[in-house]
Amino acid sequence: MGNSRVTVREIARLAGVSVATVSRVSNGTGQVSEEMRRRVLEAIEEHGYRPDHLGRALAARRHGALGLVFPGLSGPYFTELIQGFESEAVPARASVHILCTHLREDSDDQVLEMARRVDGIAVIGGTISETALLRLAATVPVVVLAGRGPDTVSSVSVDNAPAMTLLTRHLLVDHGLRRLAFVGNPDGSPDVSERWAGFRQAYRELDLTPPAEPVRVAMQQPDGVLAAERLLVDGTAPQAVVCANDEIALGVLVGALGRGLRVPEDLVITGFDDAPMAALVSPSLTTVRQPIRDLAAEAARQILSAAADPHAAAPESIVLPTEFVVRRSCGCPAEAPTGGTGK
Amino acid sequence: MGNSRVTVREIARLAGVSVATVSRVSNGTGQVSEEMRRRVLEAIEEHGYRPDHLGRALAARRHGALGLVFPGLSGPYFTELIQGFESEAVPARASVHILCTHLREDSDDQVLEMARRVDGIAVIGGTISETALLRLAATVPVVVLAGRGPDTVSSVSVDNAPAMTLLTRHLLVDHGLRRLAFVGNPDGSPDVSERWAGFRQAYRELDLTPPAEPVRVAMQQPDGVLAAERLLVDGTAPQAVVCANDEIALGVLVGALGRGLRVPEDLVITGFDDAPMAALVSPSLTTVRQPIRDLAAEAARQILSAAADPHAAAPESIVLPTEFVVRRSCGCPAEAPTGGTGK
DNA sequence: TGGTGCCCTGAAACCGGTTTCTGTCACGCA
DNA sequence: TGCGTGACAGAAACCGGTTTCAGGGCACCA
Repeated sequence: MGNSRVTVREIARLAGVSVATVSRVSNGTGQVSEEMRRRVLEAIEEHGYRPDHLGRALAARRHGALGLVFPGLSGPYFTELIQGFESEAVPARASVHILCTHLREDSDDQVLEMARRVDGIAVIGGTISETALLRLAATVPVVVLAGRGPDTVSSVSVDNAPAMTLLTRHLLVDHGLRRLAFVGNPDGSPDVSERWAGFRQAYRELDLTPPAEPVRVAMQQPDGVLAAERLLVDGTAPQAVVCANDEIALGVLVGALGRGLRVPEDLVITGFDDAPMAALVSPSLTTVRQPIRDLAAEAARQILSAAADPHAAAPESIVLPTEFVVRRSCGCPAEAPTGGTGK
Repeated sequence: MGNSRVTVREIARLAGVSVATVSRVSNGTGQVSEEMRRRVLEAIEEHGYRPDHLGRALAARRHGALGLVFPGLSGPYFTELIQGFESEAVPARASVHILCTHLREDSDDQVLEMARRVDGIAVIGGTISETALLRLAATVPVVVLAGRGPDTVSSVSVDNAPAMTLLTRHLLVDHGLRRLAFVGNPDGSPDVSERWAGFRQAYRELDLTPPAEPVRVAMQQPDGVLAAERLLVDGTAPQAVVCANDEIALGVLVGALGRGLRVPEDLVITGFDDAPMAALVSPSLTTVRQPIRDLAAEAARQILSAAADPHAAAPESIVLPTEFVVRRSCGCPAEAPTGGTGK
């Protein structure tokens, strides 16, 4: 019992029926008499038969699997993405393959290899070259997650730029701040690139000159601490630090508090994502909420439907709305007006 | 070019050779004349042929995939695990399947289903029932990661209990503290259970009475903030908070600082893991370093070797050493003696 | 009694690879 | 010249399922 080496033909022999009948019973397809069904089920039960996925997938010509490609895993953002993706894939009986391309040179090749094992792939924006993306899309359905690809490839992202413009304008206009620093590496991901653009856009709309350069660091808390070290030197410190995500912002906050600065009195800090910690730190973090799980779930749904019907699917670019969340770290007294960038 | 529907037989027909020859060329096995090889390679190149993984896997009777089963993804611990696991799997040309069981009722079934799709599985300790674990192990090689299973199942873990005893003794003896609180849910995972046991053990070794109950919360920063709210009420606050991991400790730290407490003067806080942030917060966090990536990499190696040779593999229980890292949050002045527990 | 149609069953083909097994041919050597 | 040998190619079997297709048995009807 429970032997993993038992096959359809084995069960067929033991039950004294044909393999076709076993298949029909185990899938509930076609017409089978009560007597046959009973005999087959008995044999299946007794020997713990479960159909091998490979044989089944080969016959069905679908893998029953979805791929998810990351640059590298870091922070709550990615774990949320994975879970959102998984929440759609598993009920559809598809397994989730993940691949972290960072630190490996032949990542394009590995992604192409993955394409031979799954029914569709979601690629985080900025992870692989555009060339590889196009070759990939010629093989399996592809969705770019948090970013945009060529027009022929679907994508799911949020309205980063308008949201960041809204936030920056709040600091410039409502709080009258002028010397803002942006922390995050625009070359690292489309998300950051768009947020950096939105940040500068707010200056331009007010006929002000935006900072020329961001503080280029990665996206985790330690990188925020690092940024604080670079920024908070006597004399040249900015009035506000606009961070590319909440993780960086929390790091900057820790760095600032550790230097004896008061937030928001001495330094204003803002984030992006609305991670759970954003509401819990003191001061609570002014940020932009984005629907991370929904983002990944939407990508999974698109891939599944494209895989189910390869020809009907036209490439789609979905942009999900965000919500500006005003809390204490920008200098607002308590609860203040919040506004979304809208649907 | 790049068409994904091209098969061996197609290439064989186009090159005017047999499928056997195509297979030999594409795998570099067997003897093929220069002329044949050239013709086959040309056809492969021209039509962008890449062998389908399913057919190949079916013939080889191995999936070329490894499974990783989590309760739910949370925090840097799990992303480190995934990356450690991945770093071993990918060079071995195996893809990584992940499954988060939380929030779903039929998780045992899903894990069994995964077993039909991979060559081996690593299960995070405490994720599925012991019954399911045994049934799983009857089907594919299984390793319990961060925890222990039945004696017949391999496992990889760290020496949680001795490490936590060492840390607790440091607080009790070197700092003369008595009223310590443990934060973490021992029922949630074997790791926490062992750390809780190690914590109490330190009391017993000194003939002291340990706290009867831990503060049961989950393992992320927000849960630490929550724990701080519960613990830091006037009068009953402990002298020190011993946290099940660094994430909780950082949350408690934020909560304590937000209440105007000084750390470590008013409250001592310790963590576990030595996450990157532990060294960067002020005060820096006294904690226990554990080799998370190595843990997962070791699990992947065990699975791979067991899958390669199913009979030779005897179940193995590996316990990796940890290192006690003394920093500022326990009340030590600056750099103080550190000591490993292991090896 | 013969024909029609439905329900059920099993043989065989198929999915896309790998591998074994058989056979051909050229070459070297006695 | 005859024979053994080794290099190479292809036909066919195989991996473990699903599905098509043809046929047997039976009820129903004329």
